[in-house]
Amino acid sequence: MAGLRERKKQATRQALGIAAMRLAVERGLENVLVDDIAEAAGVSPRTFNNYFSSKYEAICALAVDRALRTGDALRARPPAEPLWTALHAALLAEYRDDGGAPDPSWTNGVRLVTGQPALEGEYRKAQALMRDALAEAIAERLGTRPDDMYPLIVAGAATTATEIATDRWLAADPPTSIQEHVDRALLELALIWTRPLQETP
Amino acid sequence: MAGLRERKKQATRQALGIAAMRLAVERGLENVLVDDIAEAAGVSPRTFNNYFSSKYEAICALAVDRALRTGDALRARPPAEPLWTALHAALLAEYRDDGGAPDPSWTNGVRLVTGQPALEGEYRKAQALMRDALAEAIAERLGTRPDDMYPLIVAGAATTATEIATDRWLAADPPTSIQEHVDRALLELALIWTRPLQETP
DNA sequence: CGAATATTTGCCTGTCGCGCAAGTCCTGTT
DNA sequence: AACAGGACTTGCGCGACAGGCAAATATTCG
Repeated sequence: MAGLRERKKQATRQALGIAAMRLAVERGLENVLVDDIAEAAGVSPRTFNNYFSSKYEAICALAVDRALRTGDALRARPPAEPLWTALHAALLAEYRDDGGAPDPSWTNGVRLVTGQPALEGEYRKAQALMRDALAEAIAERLGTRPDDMYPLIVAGAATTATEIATDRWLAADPPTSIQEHVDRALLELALIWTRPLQETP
Repeated sequence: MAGLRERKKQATRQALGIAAMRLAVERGLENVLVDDIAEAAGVSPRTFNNYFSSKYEAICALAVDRALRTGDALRARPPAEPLWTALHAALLAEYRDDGGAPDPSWTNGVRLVTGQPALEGEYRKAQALMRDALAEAIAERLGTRPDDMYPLIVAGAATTATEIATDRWLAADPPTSIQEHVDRALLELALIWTRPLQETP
């Protein structure tokens, strides 16, 4: 198991990330200082910068963790499972908990991250990380050669599809569960994949 | 035609972007101050921030312009042309000039942007912009409905392919022309598109 | 327990982003 | 051609920030 030192570091990192997100949602992005985040997480301001190099990075730490978990989720699927089934399951696993009503604090977090221009860079980094994590897991699963683009292309398409699903979910009125949108977008993706690239549909 | 005011603004923006890139390549990213960039472009430091909100954004301004040009290049292709042909041409158009030997200053610029962690956020933003610009042009060309994911998915795949091509080009030893890599990656993409998603290859 | 190693913290400095107000330069009108 | 109105630039100033450095504190391992 991981030593105490490592677990404490993870806990601090998580506390900082959660505090950053919560404060930013509550007060608005520009009304949160690094010092506030550090205080809320119970560490010194200087320590904040040992973990994150900006408050934007801290706010998006949750998205980064989610990206990595999604890669792991794909790896955890049975190796014999067809790729598409495994991808589908891995991408939906993240939202498995919220049965019907979406958690409003989560909703607001997503709205913040996707809506604030100052966060776009960090958000895109997290998205790219998810794509790469998925691609690596796909490559392992398929045993493709390192220079085969297939894993990255598929992972990219899947990531884009969940991005679209998120947009639609945020825009949905009345609000519905996000799984529904992700599921739907992935189905559309499967259909799109069968469309040829050459011609108009 | 555009008024003098507008043209001056474009010129200043470009001068700042070019100066930022050149200085960063010459001295290293962290040895360039905003003041240096402003001075090299012949404007006051305060004016710098009227155009860009960080030096990283200024450095990536060239990539942003390139992304927009690529979208325009696709729009400029004959409407009757098959999508794939038009995409191929639009993506290669950007590099049409450097015939054989890659311009070392451009190479170093790309190496900087893709290699420096501090620039990743801005770089990803530029990539996303290219994807979206391409997607919009594709949607216009095909006349798809606004909620059809097809344009975004295809644009994303094409963008990822050029990203891979760039990586390979930077790694290529001995150096070769980048068109070759882009061309090759796009061909691979066309092949990949015909692979089913369900099974191992 | 004690040495070796990692992490936290306080202090400090150079840099930054931007609000504000004054100055300067375009533009369209008369 | 002059002028009024609006847009862009510039200097000043302030709050915030990122990270180097070294001392203090905590964890690990022999």
